[in-house]
Amino acid sequence: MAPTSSIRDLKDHIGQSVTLHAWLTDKSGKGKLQFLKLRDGSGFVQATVFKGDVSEDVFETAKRLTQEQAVTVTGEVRADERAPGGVELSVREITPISENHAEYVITPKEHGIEFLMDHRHLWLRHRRPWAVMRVRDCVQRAIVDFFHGEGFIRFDAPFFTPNAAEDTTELFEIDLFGEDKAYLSQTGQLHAEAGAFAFGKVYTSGPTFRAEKSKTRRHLLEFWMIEPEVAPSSHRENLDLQERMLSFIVRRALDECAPELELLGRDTAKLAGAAEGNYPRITYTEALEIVKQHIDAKDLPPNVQDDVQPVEWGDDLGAPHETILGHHFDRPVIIEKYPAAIKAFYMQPDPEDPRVALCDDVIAPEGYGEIIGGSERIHDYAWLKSRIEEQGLPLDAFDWYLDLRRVGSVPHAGYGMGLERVIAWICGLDHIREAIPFPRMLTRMRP
RNA sequence: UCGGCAGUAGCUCAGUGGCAGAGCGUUCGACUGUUAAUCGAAUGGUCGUAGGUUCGACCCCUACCUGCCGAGCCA
Repeated sequence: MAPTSSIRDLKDHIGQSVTLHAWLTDKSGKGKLQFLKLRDGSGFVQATVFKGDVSEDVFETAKRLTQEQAVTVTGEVRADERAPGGVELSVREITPISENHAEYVITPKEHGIEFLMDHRHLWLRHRRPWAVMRVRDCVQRAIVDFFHGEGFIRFDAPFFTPNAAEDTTELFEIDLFGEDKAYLSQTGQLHAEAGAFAFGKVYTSGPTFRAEKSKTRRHLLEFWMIEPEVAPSSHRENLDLQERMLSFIVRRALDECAPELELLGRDTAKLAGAAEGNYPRITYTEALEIVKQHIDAKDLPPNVQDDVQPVEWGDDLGAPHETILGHHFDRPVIIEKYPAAIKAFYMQPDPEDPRVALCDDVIAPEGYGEIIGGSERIHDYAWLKSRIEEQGLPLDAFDWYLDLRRVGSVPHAGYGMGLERVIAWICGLDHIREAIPFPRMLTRMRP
């Protein structure tokens, strides 16, 4: 019996006989020669079956295989320049190990995104999702490695929360046995702050839920957010951490996922700046000026409408403005010190200019938009309390959060990173829904 | 929620007020180098739903449903 190999490791077995457990992705026959396209999760390989090399039974079996049938294949590994990946398998034996009861619907043919997403449970077997999901895994491992390397511990926040961190209109409400209400968490930040005062450096990683009726390529109802929180820390240190983390993640993806990114057709040269670091840091006010210059010069990225208006100081940046800013730089840009009035109640005001908050967004290049939002948090009890009251938020819901400021409170900071947006950017996807195995959107709950 | 676009064969789409179409897929056959192979044959329909106009509607009108793209909002 030949040793079992994975497709990924075949290149280490050239000239040897091996056994693969695989699925048939496609087949094309050429008379006495059958080409079997196989996958096993680790990669893809083509196997050849020559009529003269095998028994009549084996050749007939090869001819009768259908798409996605599972097989055990034994054969000799050959280096072959004609094969993508440089390796091919000359089949000696084939045993089908599944019966196919239904026709396989994702045929070797163009399909629309709606059809593919309706069959996402099957589409995941194909090359493109294979590459994206492997990059997703790589990014998630990079995040864990980065934070543990920096002395963080993972600190999981609850998914049910009694209060809104910002605005209840975008929260999914949960009925608690008809008595009380709870909400699905839209952020783990408030709980992460409790963790930061307990452990110094923590990060959360988990799904988060936003009941926004957004139908754009950048939004999901359920997405994964990474939220580090550090105490003590400052706005400046927070920006440094964001840059170190992002460049670490991109470097890791470039190092480990070259075949996946190539399969996706990603121009990895466009990620070189992000991997390097030295992200430009500009203020909100400077960002408005850059946007205005581009609009005045009619120097706009392709996806931005001609009638885009400059932003008045005090208004938030819209998606087209973020796209303009993303295209202005060759790597992620950090935009800091937004007007306090348009930001969350817990953000620390800038002591040099109280109109603005010590906060930032990181805008990815190439129009991928905001991938990180962060801030230094208000650490003063009285100030935080007055901010909660100003916003008309219920004090009793935030009693424990305020309690954090009563004892041992220090300046601290953190941020949230949208995992799928980062993956979509690294992979060069045109829609975030491909960055998660089973996207949950306004118009998609299945499969 | 608003704006634009779309819904016809398993898939991607064309179509005209008068017989419902193509390519691909699938099945069978031929072929020893295919990569979305090629050649031959077979297989394919509640034209999104309901109502209306008309001698006659896939086509025109109304309402609704569903989806796609964008905006707002956000990560």
